[in-house]
Amino acid sequence: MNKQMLQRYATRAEILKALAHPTRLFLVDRLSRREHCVCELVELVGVDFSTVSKHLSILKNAGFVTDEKRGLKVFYRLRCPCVADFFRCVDTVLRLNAEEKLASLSK
Amino acid sequence: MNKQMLQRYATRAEILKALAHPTRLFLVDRLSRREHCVCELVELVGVDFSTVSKHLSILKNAGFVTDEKRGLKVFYRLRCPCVADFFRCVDTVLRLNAEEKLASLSK
DNA sequence: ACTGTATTTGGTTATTATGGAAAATAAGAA
DNA sequence: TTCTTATTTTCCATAATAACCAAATACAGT
Repeated sequence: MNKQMLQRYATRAEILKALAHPTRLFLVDRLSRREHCVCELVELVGVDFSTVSKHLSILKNAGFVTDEKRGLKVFYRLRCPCVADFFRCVDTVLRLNAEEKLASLSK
Repeated sequence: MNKQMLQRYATRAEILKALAHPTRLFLVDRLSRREHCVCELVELVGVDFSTVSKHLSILKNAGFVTDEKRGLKVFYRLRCPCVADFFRCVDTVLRLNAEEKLASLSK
């Protein structure tokens, strides 16, 4: 793999990495329904607010969400509905895995 | 987030994490065209064979690929064509990011 | 059984990611 | 201005990841 190709895949890996964390998946799932301020998300997730804030900034840097400050609060919303594609594929893989496990049991 | 929900998102995050590495993305991309034995992939990637082997086992554990031993060689193939969805979404996000950067320049 | 080839596994080390505590920043209210 | 709330950033300790080398395993051919 040469430099250019490596860079190409590295860029894509960065995007995926941003999503590859339980808390961040949860955040994306929530934001896919409606916007939320950070304080609401902190409540929902149940970890330190600094942790939530950092997760949100990772999602923002990757381009999955955008933020908007209104008064004291910062509201985050999903930027790209295509994230549903991810969930769909992940669930397909999970289903395949489960089916295979089932099949291996009944042999 | 309660235990059960956390587990649900953690499982999905594991699947995504398996894909979130430049080399593994490259491997999946190659395997999406046709099966390859490990030695071919080692050639293509250009890192140590033990490293490639470990990446493949991560992809296998996640359920993205399956392997089959034929003689001395082990052949890997893609298990789920839905991986194309990932690439599509990732590229959409990348395009959005690039468009935004462009727009911010012409302001 | 012995040899050579293909692959996996274990060990080591360097790098990166994670999460909480505390400090810094931002903005509305008193 | 001072106080309070919301959020981000910095610092630090800990855990997870990734790469290579070396050793182990698997297997076909002699």
